[in-house]
Amino acid sequence: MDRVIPARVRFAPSPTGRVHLGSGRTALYNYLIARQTGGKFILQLEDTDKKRLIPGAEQEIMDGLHWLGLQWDEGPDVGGPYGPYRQSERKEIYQDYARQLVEKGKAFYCFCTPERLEKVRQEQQKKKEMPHYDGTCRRLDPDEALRRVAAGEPHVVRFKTPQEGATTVKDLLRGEITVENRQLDDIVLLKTDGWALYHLAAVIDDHLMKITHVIRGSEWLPTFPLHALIHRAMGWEEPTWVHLSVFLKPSGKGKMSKREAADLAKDGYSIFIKDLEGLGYLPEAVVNWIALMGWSYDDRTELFTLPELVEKFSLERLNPSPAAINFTKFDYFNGLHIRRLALDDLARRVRPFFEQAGYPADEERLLRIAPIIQERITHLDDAVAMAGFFFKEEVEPDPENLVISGLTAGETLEVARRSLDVLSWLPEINPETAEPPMRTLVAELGLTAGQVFGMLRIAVTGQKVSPPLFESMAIIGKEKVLERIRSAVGKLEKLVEDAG
RNA sequence: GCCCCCAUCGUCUAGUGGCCCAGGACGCGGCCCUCUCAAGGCCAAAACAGGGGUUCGAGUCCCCUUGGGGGCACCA
Repeated sequence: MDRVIPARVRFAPSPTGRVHLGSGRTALYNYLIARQTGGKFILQLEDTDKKRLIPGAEQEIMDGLHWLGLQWDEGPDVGGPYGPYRQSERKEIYQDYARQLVEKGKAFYCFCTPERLEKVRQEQQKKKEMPHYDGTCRRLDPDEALRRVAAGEPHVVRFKTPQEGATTVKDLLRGEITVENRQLDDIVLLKTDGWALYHLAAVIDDHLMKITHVIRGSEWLPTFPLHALIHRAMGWEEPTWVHLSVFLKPSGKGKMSKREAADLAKDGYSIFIKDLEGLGYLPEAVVNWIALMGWSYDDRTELFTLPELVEKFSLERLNPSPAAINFTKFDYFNGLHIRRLALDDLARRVRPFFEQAGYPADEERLLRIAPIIQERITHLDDAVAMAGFFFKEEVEPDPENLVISGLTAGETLEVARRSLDVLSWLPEINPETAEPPMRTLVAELGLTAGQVFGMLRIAVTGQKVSPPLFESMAIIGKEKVLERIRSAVGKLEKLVEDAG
């Protein structure tokens, strides 16, 4: 095996919004490359835009990554040798390099007001031109510009993008991309308030933090050549660039929107990592699912755990085309991973949902329920609807539902009484003791198991759908089972009386 | 409007010039199993966007068209 160079990768979300599946996947791929190569996964916060910060967003990012199991090696909370890991604490660093670029003649001070720029933009749009900086301050005498800066005149720093020729950059998935330099703008590097913009900050951080692979969303593709140009202007070596495809809404037409997210919520889905736990999803399933949206291992393997992904992931097998989010398949993966859980693990994970629903779910009983619900639920919270009756003192089935289809209430009553009789003679009720004699009874009555067991299911669980009858009875216990059947007998008697 | 990216079943994808009259998975339909519901097993329907090239041969390479996506801020 070839000796691999440990990758240093940086996941740098902005705490200006919620963490969604797309950023989760970007984080995942970064994490995988770091772990696979024995490198470092770095978390940084791009919090330079004070106006857009959202309280709590920082915590949501960290909680989300933790929940997915993506622990970072360097970050705002754990520190590291290349900090600080909050861009808001790196202001002077960015200013220093911006100054260097100006000194090298690769950038310039710009004194244009936002109002003037807006006017220029509008005129350009009217003329059907691509909006871009018109170059006014670019032509300024550097010494004069310096004097105006020294005099305290408000200014920004802009990159002096080459006006001639073309720039060729290389993306790992797409190969070489060439753009005419005149299509590139003289982007702002440093704002009037002295804060760096993404374009400058990202390039500097990538260099200073010795980042080997920039793995990010394809929304950066258009400005990618600019970033490479800044690297080159500084005389720095470029990292390997990898631009991931975007996630489209389920229909495949268009990207996710607020409207779309709201519609999804109605169906019990969410694109926000934070919501997924409460919706009964396993982090294992989320990881497996998003890993496969834009990446594949071969033509058949689909089940992956995080450690397996660390072993098998490769950037070369990424798919550059956009992918529509498919929640149906997400549900499938969730069921798949639920079934792979150890029983005590399943019991532990399902417990909060019972408690939230108001059931006194004790560990011992949960452990007995786990095996009979494991293959019946696709979301953890489905367990409540499936097995809530185990924690109820009494169940209250609708008398009408007790009546066996094809039989009268009176006939059903007789079946219920005979069943009660058979079961009451047993020392204990479980599949081994109860099922054979009950099947004998079913045969004697000339009915089907479905008819008789179905009635008993309603009587004992209060539900039309439940885990297997006798397994359920074993957990409920003989006493309470008989009690519930007696209660059902009572309901049937009343039904017969009322009818007669 | 301009620039960039992308294009195989409804969806996620395999396919890197002959192994493909295109494989897997989800979903859908059918069957089996079955005390309900699941899970599981089996079977079926379902795609190379269109048009030009290159080549003995193209899903695979090139060009155009079309469609989709992204971007064009003192946001990230």
